[in-house]
Amino acid sequence: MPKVGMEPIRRDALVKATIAEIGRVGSLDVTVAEIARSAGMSPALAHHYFGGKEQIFLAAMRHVLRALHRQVAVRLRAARGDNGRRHHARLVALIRTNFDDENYTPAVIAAWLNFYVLAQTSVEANRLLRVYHGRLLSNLRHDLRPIVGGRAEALAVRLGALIDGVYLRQALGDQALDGKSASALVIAALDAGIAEANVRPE
Amino acid sequence: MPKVGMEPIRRDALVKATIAEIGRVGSLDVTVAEIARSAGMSPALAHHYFGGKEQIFLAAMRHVLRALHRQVAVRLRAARGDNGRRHHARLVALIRTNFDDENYTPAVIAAWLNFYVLAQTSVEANRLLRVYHGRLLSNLRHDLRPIVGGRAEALAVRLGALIDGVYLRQALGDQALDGKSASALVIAALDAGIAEANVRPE
Amino acid sequence: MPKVGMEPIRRDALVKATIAEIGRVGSLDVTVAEIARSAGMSPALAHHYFGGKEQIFLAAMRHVLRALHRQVAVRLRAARGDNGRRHHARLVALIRTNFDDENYTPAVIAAWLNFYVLAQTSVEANRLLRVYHGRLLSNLRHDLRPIVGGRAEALAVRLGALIDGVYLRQALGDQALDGKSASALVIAALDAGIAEANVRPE
Amino acid sequence: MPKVGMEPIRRDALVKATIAEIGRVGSLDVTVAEIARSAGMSPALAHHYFGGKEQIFLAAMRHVLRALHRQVAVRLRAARGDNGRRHHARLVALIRTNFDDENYTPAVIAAWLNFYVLAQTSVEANRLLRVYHGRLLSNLRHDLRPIVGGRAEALAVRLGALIDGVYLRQALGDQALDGKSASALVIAALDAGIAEANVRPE
DNA sequence: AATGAATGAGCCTTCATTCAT
DNA sequence: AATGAATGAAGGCTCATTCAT
Repeated sequence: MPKVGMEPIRRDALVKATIAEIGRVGSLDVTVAEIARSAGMSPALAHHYFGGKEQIFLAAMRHVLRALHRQVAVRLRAARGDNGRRHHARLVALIRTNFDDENYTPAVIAAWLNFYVLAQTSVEANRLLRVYHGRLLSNLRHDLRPIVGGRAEALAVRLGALIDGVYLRQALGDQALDGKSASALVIAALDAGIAEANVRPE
Repeated sequence: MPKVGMEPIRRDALVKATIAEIGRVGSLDVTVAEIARSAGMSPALAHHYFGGKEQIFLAAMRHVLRALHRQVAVRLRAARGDNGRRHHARLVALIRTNFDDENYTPAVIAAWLNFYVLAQTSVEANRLLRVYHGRLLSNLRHDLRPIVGGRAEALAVRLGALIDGVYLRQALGDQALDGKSASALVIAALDAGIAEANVRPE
Repeated sequence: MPKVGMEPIRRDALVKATIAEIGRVGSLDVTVAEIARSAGMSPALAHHYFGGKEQIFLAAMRHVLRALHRQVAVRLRAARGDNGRRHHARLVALIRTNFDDENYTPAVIAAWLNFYVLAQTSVEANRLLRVYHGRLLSNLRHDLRPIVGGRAEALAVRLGALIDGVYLRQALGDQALDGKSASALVIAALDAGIAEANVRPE
Repeated sequence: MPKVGMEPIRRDALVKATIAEIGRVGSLDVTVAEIARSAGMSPALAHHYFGGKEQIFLAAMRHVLRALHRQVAVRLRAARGDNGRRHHARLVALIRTNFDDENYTPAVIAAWLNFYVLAQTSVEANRLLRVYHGRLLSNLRHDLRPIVGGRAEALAVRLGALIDGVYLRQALGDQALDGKSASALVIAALDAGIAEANVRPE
């Protein structure tokens, strides 16, 4: 029962199915046929809309990255804090967003891991991940500077790497490190960095 | 000209070729033929020695893990430090080993990343990575306890995740973060954790 | 904005686009979608009008054959010549028509070649080409007989094959053999045949 | 029952099967699977030995061209003729070789036609056909010059095109023009060209 | 000990064709 | 009149794996 205006619906379904399937099998060795079936359509249609397997993967990456970006923007805007605590509140909000229920899903985590692998091969995937990293660092730096001054850069890099490290660890799926604990872990590192800066000023 | 006693030599060549090839293409999509050719033998022989592709991968993982383990042991034993600084010296040695010239190679980094992917599928790979994590945490914990007491566990987890995060970041290959900077980054986090513990005791 | 009476226009556009596309890619491996797009409509509409891909090809063949046929008729009627030279003039006109600017185009030449291929598969295409051959031979024979008598048949076959051979050679696209040279080549063969007949009568 | 030294045997079988299959279906739309099956092996093996479909086609072309080339060489060397008739005898031998039982087969004729189509797409196929044409013209020219002098070039081109034209005509498969008649047709054109040269010297 | 030979299985991709609107 | 939507079928190609030698 073909209808008009299906394209955005189909594309969206495919993107979501892609993330789900990558999460399910844990690697990029997902067939287009599986993705398409999971999205309720034929493989041919998937190709028709995206042009190829890598395009589908890239669209899935963009979806995840865009979603995270949007949520971060919303949360940052909503972050409140008395006096000088506002920057700290924004940092906490930023960290928590990375580990909230929407982004810190098994499927999304597995997808992340595989996007890193894809970035070894695909220049576009590489570019996308770098954009993500750039944004993350920029956000961290922006709110760290008023708090720790010249140590902002180093601390931003440390926290950025830590976030990814926690994701990576979660990809192993062993220990139960839920979103709350994960963000607590990173926030603790944030506070340690701030505390140290106060103790030993530059 | 087939010779006797070639097995260990062949196996070793295959393992090294596997790491090199995974590093070269940046994914597990390496053909057995490529690995075998790179190791100077026929695909059939590679099969004969390892029994299958996954076995080859697992052998490569074990090789990387074992090498790291050995070096850590050596370095820890060699670590010296006056008085209470001995534990700190051991921690620094542990961290530096993870980022020395032998382990922090592009090929090895790429292999690591892909071992995480493999661990999503292969139970044995998963087990191996957990063993690695366990050892790392255990090592960290052991030398952190005398320094930060009850905060050892949390700090160990934090540093462990940070190490992986730095590796992951390096897999993107963008910014020049050499081994020295990488270990400095993690050591800074270590010191921040210690400093915080001293400022705000439990 | 669908209009009435579009059918003949659409069909014509498709036929011309077919010839152009076959010429462009040099084979029958042209997709219906390409032809339709080149003709400014959807593949579905192309199908609607012709019923299938082979029908489109056949229509293109008929178009080329009919065009050639018409032009030959016109030129033959226009051919003048004093006394016994009239038949010779008609033969020359016939040959020249095959190599004039309208028929001796890269696209048409490539199409011709591929029509021969199509004729290996499609009975209708085969029939069409035979009709063309029949007409060509008949035309040649008709004006050769008054000149070379009993040798007309053999000479007609020879000239007919030669014309096709020149087309085939041109399909390779290498040497610059323009229409003028091509017809000169065939006319020279015609004159040679006539000269021989005069020298050694049957 | 795998054996050693199969490669040349397999390659040869594939080449022959390719020609046969192209002849059978009358176009290049032959699947590698069909060719392989017809040659008694799996499609994978065909790919293994040739690397791809086009390579298989090109190998088939080379085979046909090489075979023709060899036979021509042999026949030319064997051609005898009293006095000035030797060149004529060589020309006749050359023409006859093109239409003997080995080269003027339905399958080979169909293959020829399709090689022309392939030459529209594949540079290598194009090159091969040009080499063939170059040799044919060169051979014709060489033995025509002593007979018709300055008219050798034009006559060579004419005869070359005529040979191809006869092949093309035969590809239609209609009229029964056996090898003997075909070569007689071309030889008649040769003689006509010679006769004309004698009647009207340059 | 070592390998050339061989294949089954599977995947990405293309495309003619159909259909509801 | 016209098209976007959709797919079944098929083809080229790859590759891990097996086997006889």
